[in-house]
Amino acid sequence: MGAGYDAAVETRELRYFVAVAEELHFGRAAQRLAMAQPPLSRAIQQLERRLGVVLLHRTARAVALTEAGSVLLREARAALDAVEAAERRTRRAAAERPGVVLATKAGASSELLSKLLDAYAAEPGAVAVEVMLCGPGEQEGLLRDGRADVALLHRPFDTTAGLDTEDLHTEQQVVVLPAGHPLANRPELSMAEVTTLTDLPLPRWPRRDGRYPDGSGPQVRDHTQLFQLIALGRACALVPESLRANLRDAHARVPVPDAPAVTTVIAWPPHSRSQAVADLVRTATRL
Amino acid sequence: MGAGYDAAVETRELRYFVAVAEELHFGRAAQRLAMAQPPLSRAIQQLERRLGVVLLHRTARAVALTEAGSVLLREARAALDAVEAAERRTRRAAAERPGVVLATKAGASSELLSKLLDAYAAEPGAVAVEVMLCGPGEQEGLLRDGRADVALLHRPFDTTAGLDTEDLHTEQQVVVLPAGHPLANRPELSMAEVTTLTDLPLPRWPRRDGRYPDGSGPQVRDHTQLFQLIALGRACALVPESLRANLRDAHARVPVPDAPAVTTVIAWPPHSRSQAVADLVRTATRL
DNA sequence: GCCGGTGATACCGCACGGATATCGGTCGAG
DNA sequence: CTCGACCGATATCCGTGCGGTATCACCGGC
Repeated sequence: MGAGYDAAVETRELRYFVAVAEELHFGRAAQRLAMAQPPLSRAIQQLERRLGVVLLHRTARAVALTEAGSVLLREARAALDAVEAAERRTRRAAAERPGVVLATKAGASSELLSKLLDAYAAEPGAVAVEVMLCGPGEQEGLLRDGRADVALLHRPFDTTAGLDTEDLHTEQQVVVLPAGHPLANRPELSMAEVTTLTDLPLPRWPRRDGRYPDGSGPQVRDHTQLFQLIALGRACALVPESLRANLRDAHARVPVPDAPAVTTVIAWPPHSRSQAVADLVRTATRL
Repeated sequence: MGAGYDAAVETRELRYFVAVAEELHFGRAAQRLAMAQPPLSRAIQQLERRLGVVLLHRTARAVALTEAGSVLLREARAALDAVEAAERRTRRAAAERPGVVLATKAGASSELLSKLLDAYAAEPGAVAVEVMLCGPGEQEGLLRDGRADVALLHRPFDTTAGLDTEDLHTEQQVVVLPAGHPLANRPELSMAEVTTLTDLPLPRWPRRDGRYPDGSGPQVRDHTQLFQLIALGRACALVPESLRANLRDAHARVPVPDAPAVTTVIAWPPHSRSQAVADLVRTATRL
């Protein structure tokens, strides 16, 4: 049939396309790929011919994604993640002492986590658990590309799309204020009151791409930074109640009953067949 | 550095490995791949060297998967599905009239489905919906490799692992008997009674690999076959109550209150960004 | 107008993927 | 015990395809 080429898309082509789609510049993309620009242009053309689809609009001054191109960008990233995951998980499966990698947000749920690790270690057939601390929103990617086997997430902050999960624990949120703040002794506050505190802005967390949303609050990367800012009287923050372990004398906390509850979930890639992950999940749900 | 090869795994290699791992025979795998055996052997060796992992145990008489090999088999299938999905979804995104493909089990929930299609068609911005009828358990694969955009599944029969879902409707199950059966007039039956009916065996459905579990019941592939067998007095079956639309005079149905309830869910791939899928889901949840 | 910048084209060389021929080891038949 | 069938590995050759260099064509701007 027309254009009946061998339809096999190779990961190399997907990597090339992702580089170009992210840079929107053939020269820089080629540089990033450690190759020259002409073969890159040719490879993209070949990919377009093979798919029968225009992926990029080129003007001599700029490169832009077409509708189909942005679909491929998203899909190609997922596909490349899956290939990388295959590689990593295979290597790990062949390792002397396989072990299991657990990803969790740095500084969160240390209480739950240590209980889980202790309980799992006591299980028969337990393997070594490597704990991987990471920033907010990173966990999903880690699970998807095989760098982690299982993760602790916090709904509704983290997205659990595409993962299997089991709820572990639900808790209310509290607002953390500097110790001397006028509202620090209130028995509770409402969301409306918290968001309209003009003297203490809520912080801005990085999005998945590492950039910060627009706004006026201070930019924070982890809870240590956050709590320091609060102690200095430069911010306040809405956090799950269990973070009280991280607080010091310089902090006060006030419950916010109408803030959305936070659920800690244990998550793993959907087709995981690892005994260790299954045991870990079972242990966690029994805590 | 030692073994510092370019670590890029290509889909070609994954395809080769999957063929060999499925056939457990280099000759047949090569035949299936329309190539000669020696380059296939070499490619697998190269893959093993690159991963630094033994994937297959070869004796001159048989080929067997190692532990790591079976991990790679599963992961490689997922990765190849993701690549295929990228290809298909990109092509579809570039199509003149994109449309959306909805997969559903043949013969199930026709009532709910037609209501959904009608309601969605009335929405502003609705696109054409192509309905894809498929056998039990096929839907997950269709969503994963991009042949379908959205599906209707039935928990607990279908697995929803790795998909985003929204519950639509929960219903009880009934047992369908031949019209003249002694139990046909009972107001209800228990699971224990149904499973011990010696004169009317429960049918066997194919598993995901297309093979049937061991057992004595008749093998069925779809509901038409099933209901015909029941009408002939050769089987009985436990089905969701909404299938009554498919029944004829030759059938009788008796509620089974202690059978697990069946939930119809609408499911879509986790990172779907399609407006049409989102609209379809929203419409479905409002029914 | 010229110049800087960018993607496409032309052409070349080599590495890698695939084919054929053959080997080596193992199991089963007699 | 020997021979033959079977199967994967090795050796070797060839052609394609990928990547590199040089250059062109096009657009915008000071």
